[in-house]
Amino acid sequence: MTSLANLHTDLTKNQSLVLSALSNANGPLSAYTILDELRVEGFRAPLQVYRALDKLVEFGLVHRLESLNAFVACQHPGCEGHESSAFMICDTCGHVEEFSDNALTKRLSKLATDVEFNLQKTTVELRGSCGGCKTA
Amino acid sequence: MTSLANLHTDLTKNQSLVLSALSNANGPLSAYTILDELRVEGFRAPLQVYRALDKLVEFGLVHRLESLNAFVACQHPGCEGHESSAFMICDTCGHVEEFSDNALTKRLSKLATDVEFNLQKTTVELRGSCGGCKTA
DNA sequence: CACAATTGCGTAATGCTATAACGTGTGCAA
DNA sequence: TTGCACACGTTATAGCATTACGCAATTGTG
Repeated sequence: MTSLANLHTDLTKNQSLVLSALSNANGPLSAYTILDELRVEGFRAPLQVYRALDKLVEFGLVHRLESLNAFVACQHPGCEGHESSAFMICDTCGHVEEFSDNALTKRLSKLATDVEFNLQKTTVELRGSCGGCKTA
Repeated sequence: MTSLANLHTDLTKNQSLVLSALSNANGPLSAYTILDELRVEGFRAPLQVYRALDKLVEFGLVHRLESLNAFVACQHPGCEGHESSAFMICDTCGHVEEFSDNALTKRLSKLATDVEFNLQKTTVELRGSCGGCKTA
């Protein structure tokens, strides 16, 4: 039985490469952007990226941003609660800030159980502009 | 100046057709599914659907489900708070339930303002299985 | 050891989702 | 009547994701 959090260990080569690409990026990357960056490493097809991403998401090391069709490295790897992470996405500078809020998680959980909804995964993505980007 | 809620009035023909397709459906539809359904009405290209969808979303009559790349008719048209709607999506039966919760909206708003994030739009999508679908 | 089962990988092809770019027609207001 | 805004139609293209096939390495088991 493997532990919940497979840390940096026991990643395959492709998985490590994809995770590195995401970790080194300032913001979210699309699968095809990752592919282009890893062509120098020998990547040739989208599936090489998608397969690695699937695993990394499963391990909780990477999150998918649904509203962007893109991926980010988890900003607090090794922590719990990957099912409850949420994101603020700045539409001006592209910065993505991952956050986790207990009250929010609890509220969503209660809303679900109140209607007997068996909650598996939550997607919370806030779009707007961040403090550094004063939109006129 | 047009009112916030353009009800069923003053929709163009294409917009009406797309809205009807969504309203008659039991669940969310992809843009291409809508296109196929409306070929009989003379639709020929994706852009006809996407342009109508853009407007309908702008009017608050239709919502986009980011985690599904699909669209649903608003389940309480004419109401306020289209910026704060949220969804429970049953992965078993495909049913989508739209809901709105004041505490949730307030919490998200507070989380944003606390970090000087200028919130424009929120995406909240809960995935799981609904009461009617007892997953083993 | 031999075997089956699992897992990751590589490649090619395909399918689904969304937009760019161009031009037309209509209604309205300066 | 001129200019503008807007909806529309069409073609082409861009961007995102999966299906299908086969091979190689690993592991657990009888």
